[in-house]
Amino acid sequence: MLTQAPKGTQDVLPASSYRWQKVEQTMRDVCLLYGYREVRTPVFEHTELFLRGVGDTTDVVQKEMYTFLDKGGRSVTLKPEGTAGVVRAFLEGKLFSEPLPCKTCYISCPVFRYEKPQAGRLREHHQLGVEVFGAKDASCDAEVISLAMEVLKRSGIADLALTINSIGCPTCRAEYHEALKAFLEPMLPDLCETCRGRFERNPMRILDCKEPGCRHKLTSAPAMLDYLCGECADHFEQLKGYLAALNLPYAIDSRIVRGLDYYTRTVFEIIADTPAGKLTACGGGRYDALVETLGGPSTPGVGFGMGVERLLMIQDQRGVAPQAEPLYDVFVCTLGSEARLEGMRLVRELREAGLKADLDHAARSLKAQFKYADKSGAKQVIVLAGDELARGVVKLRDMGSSTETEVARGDIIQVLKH
RNA sequence: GUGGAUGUAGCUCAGGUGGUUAGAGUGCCAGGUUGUGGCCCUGGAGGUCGUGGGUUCGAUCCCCAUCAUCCACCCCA
Repeated sequence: MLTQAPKGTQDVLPASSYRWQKVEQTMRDVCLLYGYREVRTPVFEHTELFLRGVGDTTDVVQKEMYTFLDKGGRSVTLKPEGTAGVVRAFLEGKLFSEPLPCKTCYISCPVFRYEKPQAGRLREHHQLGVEVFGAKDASCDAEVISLAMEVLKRSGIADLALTINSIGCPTCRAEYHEALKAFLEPMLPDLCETCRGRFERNPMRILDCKEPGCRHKLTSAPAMLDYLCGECADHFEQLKGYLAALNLPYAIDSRIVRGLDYYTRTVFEIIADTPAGKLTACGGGRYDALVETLGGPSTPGVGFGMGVERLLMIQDQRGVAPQAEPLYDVFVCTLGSEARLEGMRLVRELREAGLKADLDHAARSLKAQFKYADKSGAKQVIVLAGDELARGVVKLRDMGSSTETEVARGDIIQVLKH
């Protein structure tokens, strides 16, 4: 128990931390090119932020939040998603008074949801994502999608399926809700229990039901896309045009609803077909009313969140996980205490010259030092020993070819750098 | 939250219907080579048999509970 990580959490151990660093670096690189700057927000926020932002009828808020009272009696919640905190920071930092759009990103931000862990689902996971404020044109929706696809492409998984939908604005959605409820009402007794519960609160989520019985009955349900108001329909058409211009293939899936209440108009998912089933690697959309809902000036927003653990998992399943770099370029073996002193000096010189270098710290035999050097992946090994030390030379062994040469002490770095 | 499977060495797994000091492979450490890695040989360390109860003369094995992991659902990244 003492040595066991809490349920649904994972350590990143030395052997795999480079994978995270690579993904994070990729995200940094892409964000730099697209003009997105990083924001870092607290891991916990006032519970109220998520109740108002994410929506108090959503599953995420109703049953999955890590909520507790702090010692001052305030109700706080570990972030269950990335957007609300960034919106709060946007408002608190008064970024709305700076030139808009304000393009932000976050990288490996921890996210917490209290649910039962299984493949690709954890209680603590990490997301990278972007949020853009003050850009109402669909070109920004397309840019955000394009950025997500670029990160995936650079991570070796360019073949993921993009699906998009529009869920309209509050005005056209109200009209749609009426039509949908009129359609659903007669069959209400035949729908599953969860769907009956959703009928009043959020009828659109019924379309997302996975029950075969419900799905079958819903095939002829009215589609949101047919009820979009003129402006929402235009926006969706424009988005399709921009995606086509960027050569980003997509499918339209009118059942995508998303589980967070703040979305308006564009919603999208990037789904990976894996041996373990379909996994959503990335989800996002537009939230034109959220900033205002949280007390700010009316400001459109659009963004996405991508699961880092899922991205890594998909890389594994596709066999495209990057290889780790060798720990050392050169390993220094020493024999005797005098050689060890010289070894310490040499290793520091090597490191100052930008070479990854180390020597034995476990006071082991030469044989064991070689074994360790071999396992660390070092391509070169330097041997420092008594009589050569006195002659001012070292043995340089190439581990790949097993050839050994004598090199003057002063020439080592030049020789190693070729 | 609902349903199912599984917990034996760091890892992958053996341990006929309960019986004495719980094994293998691999990994780790050391020796064989008192100055040299990969291959080979030898040795060593490492296990509260997930945990707690119960049945029994006796439990890794049977029963109950609990915890954890994995899987499906719900939901989502």
